[in-house]
Formats: sequence, structure tokens, C-alpha cells
Amino acid sequence: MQKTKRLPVIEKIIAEENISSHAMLLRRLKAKGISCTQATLSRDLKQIGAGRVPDGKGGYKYTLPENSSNSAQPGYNKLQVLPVILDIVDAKGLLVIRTLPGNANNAAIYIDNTSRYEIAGTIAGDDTILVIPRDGITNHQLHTCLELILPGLHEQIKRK
Amino acid sequence: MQKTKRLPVIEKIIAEENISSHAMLLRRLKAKGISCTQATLSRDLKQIGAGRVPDGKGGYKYTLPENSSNSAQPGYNKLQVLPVILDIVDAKGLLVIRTLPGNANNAAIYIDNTSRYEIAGTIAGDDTILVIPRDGITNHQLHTCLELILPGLHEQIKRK
DNA sequence: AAGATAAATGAATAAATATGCAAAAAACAA
DNA sequence: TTGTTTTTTGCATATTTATTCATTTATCTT
Repeated sequence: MQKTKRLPVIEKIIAEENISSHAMLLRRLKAKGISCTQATLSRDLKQIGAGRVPDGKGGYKYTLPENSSNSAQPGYNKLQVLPVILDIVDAKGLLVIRTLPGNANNAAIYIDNTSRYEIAGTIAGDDTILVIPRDGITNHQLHTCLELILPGLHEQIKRK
Repeated sequence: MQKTKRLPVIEKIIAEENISSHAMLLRRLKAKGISCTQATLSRDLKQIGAGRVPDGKGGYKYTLPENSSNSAQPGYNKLQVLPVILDIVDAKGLLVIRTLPGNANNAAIYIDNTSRYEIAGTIAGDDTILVIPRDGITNHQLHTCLELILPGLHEQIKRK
């Protein structure tokens, strides 16, 4: 199961290169040692929210959704946000994230700015964030979503 | 040659409705008295810059490019009492209201002060308010209530 | 206005993308 | 662990979208 490692790579490739088709993306992935089929790509792109739009030069290109975690969030650096998160706990369909004291608000803003569909909103205290999922979003979808926003998150927390 | 009249109509339809395929757009156009083939649509959409992206709900939808006419100047005269409110989302029978950073508390106080029966209470973070309805209050009643407190609210938010 | 040139369009088809289904792989529970 | 359930994946194929080519329609030019 290499989906978890594949998605971030796909996002990165789309962000950095001009990808015009699944076939092209497939080649780029292979060059990075990841191989899958067009069908899988189609599903991955759908999950990421990436779409194909005219590139204005007579062709087409894939783009990441607005405020994707990759579309550089001014003022926030992934590597700085990540280590402040201590713990993630499910509670009544909601998600409670604990951070270092005083860091909850910043982390929450970071999460909000990704404008992920799965997340209805967040509320931050001093060291705790409540993440409220939209109706119909499963617990697992929510975790996958968080993993997209902050790659390596769960991995890191497990390590603690 | 009706391209000149067709393009604006296509833009408008895409801006206002959720179009998921050429076939669907074709039907909408026909309903407006414009008829053409899928091939023409494909070319039109390319020229407009419209692309097909995942809608986050398991399907796809067409979107206009960033600075397209619809995302243009929001009429100033339409600004409401609390232009700090960005978004309202239903979640698990609760209501999540997102505001500009730092404005949640003020907005929440404003809502509290109306002492509406429908609202049991509110919790405000920095940019998010959780509105908790009384037991027995339907989702629809809650929205109607909010609309009473802040006339034109939903209308404004739809306009994004 | 007539002829020439360019733009627009549809029909057919090519190219690209999405999905049903079955199998395999992971995650989970006891 | 072992059995159970969920998720992921590829294959084959359906669906959707883009393009080629021929034709028509509009736009110039003189």
C-alpha cells in the first residue's frame, strides 16, 4: 500500500512541473521509483482535488486545488508547524489535536488555510484544537485529510 | 456564427450551476435556446479557460479560471453588517461560522446579544464560532434564525 | 460585389479519463 | 496469532473529452 507515500509525491510533481496527462504523470512517478496504473492515478487525483485545466498555450495542465497544502502558505512553514503537534485523539466524531502551549491557534490557522472540504472548521484554545468535520466525512477520511495537510504527521506521533 | 453570444452564456452557467460534463452543459444551453455540439463546447471551454476538477463530493465540476468575470468586483453596496463572516457550515446539528481572524468573539457576542430562543449558546475561538442550537431546533430553523439576526447573510456568502 | 482568406462548426473518431469488478493488501478485532 | 472487514489496486471497459477533416459561414480587400 503505497498510497500514503504516492499522494504527496503527486502533489509535489504537479506543483513543480507542467503535467498535461496521466501518462506524463505516470512517467514522472516511475522516474521517482513509484509505479502504478492510470486508473490509480485517476483516483488519486480525484482525492487530491487536482483537475485538468487549459494552460492558455493551446494545451492542458493539471493544477492543485486552491490553498492546497503545497501552495506555499505565506508565513507558515510545514517543518515548523509539524513538531508542535503532540497528539491527535478522536472524540465523538470530532478530532482533538494537542499542541505545545500557545501553538494551537497558529496550527489551526494553518489547517484552516488549506480549505479542505473534509473540514467544516476548527476552534483553537491555547494548546488544543478541535477539528470539526463536515457531515458525511468518516473518521478515517478525516485522518487521511490531516495526513495530506501535514505529511508524516501520524508517523511522527506514533514515534513519540 | 454564435460563438460570441455562446461564450458569455457558458461562463454564466458554469458560475451559477454545478456542471459536471459537456453533456450536462449542452442541455443547459439548449434550455436557453443555444444549440451546438460537444466538439464546439470542448473548444469553447478551452478558450474560456474552464477546467474540470473534483467537486469534493465524489464527482466533478467545471470551474472558471481565477480572475474570471464572476469572481470580479463584489458590489460594495452589498456589504452587510458583518462583512467579517466568511462561511457557514452545518456539522452534526451544529453550525460552524468562520470569520476573519480575530473577529469571531465580536461576532459571537453580537449573536448572543440577540438572545434568540433557537440558540442555546455559542463558543468563539479566534476565527471560528460554534453555534449550538437548542434541542428540537431544526437545521432550517437555525438558518432562518441566523438570517433574521444578520439579514442578507446567506446571500452574501453564496456570492463568496 | 466578387473573390480571397480566415474563423467557426459538426460529424466522426481519436485520445484521455473514470469506474465496475475481482483480487490482493492492510488494518482491525478477538 | 487467525479470521474478519476495510482499503487499495489493476485490468478491462465504459464514459468523457479533444481533435482531425471537410464544409459552411463570416470577414477582408480591392
